[in-house]
Amino acid sequence: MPKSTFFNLPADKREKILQVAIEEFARHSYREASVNRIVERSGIAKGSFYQYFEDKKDLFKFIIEKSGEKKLEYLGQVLNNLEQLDFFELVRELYAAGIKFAKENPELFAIGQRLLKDDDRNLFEEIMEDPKNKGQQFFVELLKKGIQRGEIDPGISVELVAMLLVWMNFAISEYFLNEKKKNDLMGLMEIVDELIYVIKNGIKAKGRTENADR
Amino acid sequence: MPKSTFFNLPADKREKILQVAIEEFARHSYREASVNRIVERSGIAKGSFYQYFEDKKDLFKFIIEKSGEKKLEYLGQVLNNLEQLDFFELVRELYAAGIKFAKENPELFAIGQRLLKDDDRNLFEEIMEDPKNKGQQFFVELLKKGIQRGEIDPGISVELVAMLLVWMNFAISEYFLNEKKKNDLMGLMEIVDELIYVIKNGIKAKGRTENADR
DNA sequence: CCATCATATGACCACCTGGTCATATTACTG
DNA sequence: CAGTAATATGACCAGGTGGTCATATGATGG
Repeated sequence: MPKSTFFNLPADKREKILQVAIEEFARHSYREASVNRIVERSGIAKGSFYQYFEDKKDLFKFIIEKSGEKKLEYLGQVLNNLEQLDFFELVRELYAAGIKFAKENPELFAIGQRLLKDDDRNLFEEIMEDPKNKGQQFFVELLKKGIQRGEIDPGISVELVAMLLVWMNFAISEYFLNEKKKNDLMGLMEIVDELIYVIKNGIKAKGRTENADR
Repeated sequence: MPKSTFFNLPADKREKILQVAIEEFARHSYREASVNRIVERSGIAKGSFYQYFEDKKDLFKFIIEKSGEKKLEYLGQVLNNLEQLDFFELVRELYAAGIKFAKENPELFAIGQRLLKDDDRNLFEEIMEDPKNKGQQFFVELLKKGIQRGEIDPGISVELVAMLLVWMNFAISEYFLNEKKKNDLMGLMEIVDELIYVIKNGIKAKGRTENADR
């Protein structure tokens, strides 16, 4: 947690530092992010940085936590409709919420995506619980409920499909990150719909009597 | 390309340097890998390193290229059976070959997986063409052939499903990397089979008349 | 035995890193 | 106004980075 000195700062100065730091962590991994660049670009002295934060990790952790809370706000709105949507609609809305978060908070999103790819497990453990596990557990519950409702094939391995759904989300996010110049929100949602269709119906050729749900 | 000096080295010294370098790049990203550590651990002088290689990138590129060739050998064996297997069997064998490569060349595999996650696009462009694109194009051709054969639903977007298959391969690889202590080859192949089943048949509840292929 | 050429070496360079600390400045309070 | 407490500052530190270079050593051939 940043020191009280940081929170006593005038709001504009505080926000400036945060904004610069978020940019730095969006462009560089935690290890490669530079405290020197942050203090230079936010116009404070090196010493001041360490009056505000214990160390580099303190600042990073703070930003990650704030970002996580913000993302949960986006996902929370979807979960209000939890009972009214079937499994596939719900997954669709969850992906949509994730994309909305990414669109509206591109730097925070980039930081999160970068952290997900970082294989320094210690970094995760010191900062927060691995969100991939969180996401997988959530999808497992969703799948079980879908099976109870008769929406999902009871023969599948829920753990594995949950993993697949987490990974698909990650893949969509990477796609967004790499191609964000070309694609607007609609284009991405079409991809999401197509992916969900595949997960729902499979890709094998259908016999005449079988019908696939769009 | 390394300088002739490197190739003139006695084989054991040359291999020692390569082995140490491979370890270094498996444990650290390109940027974080240390020439100092490599020279120290392989018992050569700093200056000698630069008699053998133009710079750090020269060595890295060399290792990446060698690793790519080796992986292609594994995949090539599968492609000999290209005509005798249906689409899903072929994908299964391709994944199996990738896992075999990872099992037998864990360091090279780790380097490749790390490079895939690295978002320094310049690094890719200077070193090689992005293997994700290669893989996707290949799956596109495979899917088209599958559609012609009547194995694949012609209504799908081949580009998107190809992307999904590439990402599934990546996900399986990450899983292997993170959990390799616990899982043996059989365990991983069970996961592969389950994933292919999902892609093939979908996860929605099946009506009585429909049957899913294992 | 000497001359030439390839190779081996580590001190050295400029630059960067995260972090510290004595000192200067400012703000608050009696 | 004085005195104290909070904050701001940048020089400085040890240790790291990739890369260079003059020099030393070794081998090869006439």
